[in-house]
Amino acid sequence: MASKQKTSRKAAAAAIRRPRARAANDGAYAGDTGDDIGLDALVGHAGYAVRRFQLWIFQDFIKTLATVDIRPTQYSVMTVIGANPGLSQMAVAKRLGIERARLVHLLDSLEERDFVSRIPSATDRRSHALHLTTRGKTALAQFKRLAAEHERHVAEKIGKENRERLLQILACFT
Amino acid sequence: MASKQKTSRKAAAAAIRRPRARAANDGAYAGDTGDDIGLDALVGHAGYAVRRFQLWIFQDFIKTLATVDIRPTQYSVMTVIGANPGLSQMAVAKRLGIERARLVHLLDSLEERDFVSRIPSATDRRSHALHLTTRGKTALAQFKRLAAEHERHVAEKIGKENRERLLQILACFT
DNA sequence: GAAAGATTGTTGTTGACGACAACAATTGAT
DNA sequence: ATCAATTGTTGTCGTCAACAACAATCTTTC
Repeated sequence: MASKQKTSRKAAAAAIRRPRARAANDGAYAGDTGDDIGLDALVGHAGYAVRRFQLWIFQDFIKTLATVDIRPTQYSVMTVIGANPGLSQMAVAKRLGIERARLVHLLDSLEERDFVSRIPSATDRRSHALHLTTRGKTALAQFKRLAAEHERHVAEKIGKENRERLLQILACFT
Repeated sequence: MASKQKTSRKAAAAAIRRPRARAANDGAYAGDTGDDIGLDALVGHAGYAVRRFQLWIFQDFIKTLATVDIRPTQYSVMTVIGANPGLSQMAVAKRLGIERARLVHLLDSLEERDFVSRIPSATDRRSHALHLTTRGKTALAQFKRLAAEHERHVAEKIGKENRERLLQILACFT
């Protein structure tokens, strides 16, 4: 359809496009399968590689933990609370590098599912002491088993040694 | 404020929370600065490290290319088109791992700024042959210089050798 | 050559997520 | 006692991935 199917604001822009004056190899690549396309400067950019990897790894995490319906961020929150009971929301947010505004909704959903409880702090009436419920503790144990399975997928994908090398390189960010 | 400031749906949930029965070390961590908080199982998860790293690297990219107002995804699109003139939108989307629905808006903005032009394909009236405009070509050259500067920031952060090791490990995703 | 199915660009919606700005309650410092 | 800082919360905005639908067009099949 190209410019024909534009209906509203695109119609004007489409009219401007010169239908002539095409350069070099037009249509030559049009039927490409997606492979054998050069990335030029993109190869050699850490950000691009990391983005693609992060996409893959999150999709695998979500898929592996789909049965328990837990997303990576939720898992990280429960893990930190489980390892450090009584933390305030501010402390958790700072530690995980997420905003406290975002943590509010995360905890809302986790509290609705009875995994986490906000207990009024004894020393500071502004803050909550975060704890895992008994249900949350047993649930987290299962999450960790599934997460370990996901981690094995990663090792299969990039290699066992490469995975550990990666963790070592990026340790300064955790 | 804790449970006091809840107004609507949270008021009911707040009433349920037992203000007693707090376990272990309550308030002990409440004043933590954010450091010295154990991550437990989170350390050793590739996904967590990658997420933090990706966040850092994208922020640095955006900051480094703030003067030209180019985001990572826009840069990747222009780079691929520059290296492979005449590609269709489908081919670009497949190659970069972004959806063609998303690429539509990306190209809209790049076309508005006169960096990219959609030329009707000679062989397939459905598709567009994507090209950089002359303005887009000179602009991309500058973007690449700034991107190289960003890449130096990455090398400073994780080390020159580690960066290359990282690129090698994640090469299978690019 | 016509019908059926696949592809391409487009529009729209949904939800997760990061960033920011306000606000009330509370704490801490002066 | 007053003023600044902190904590949780609410809201908005923009980015992004994932889907679903659609019209135009190509390709395949009979």
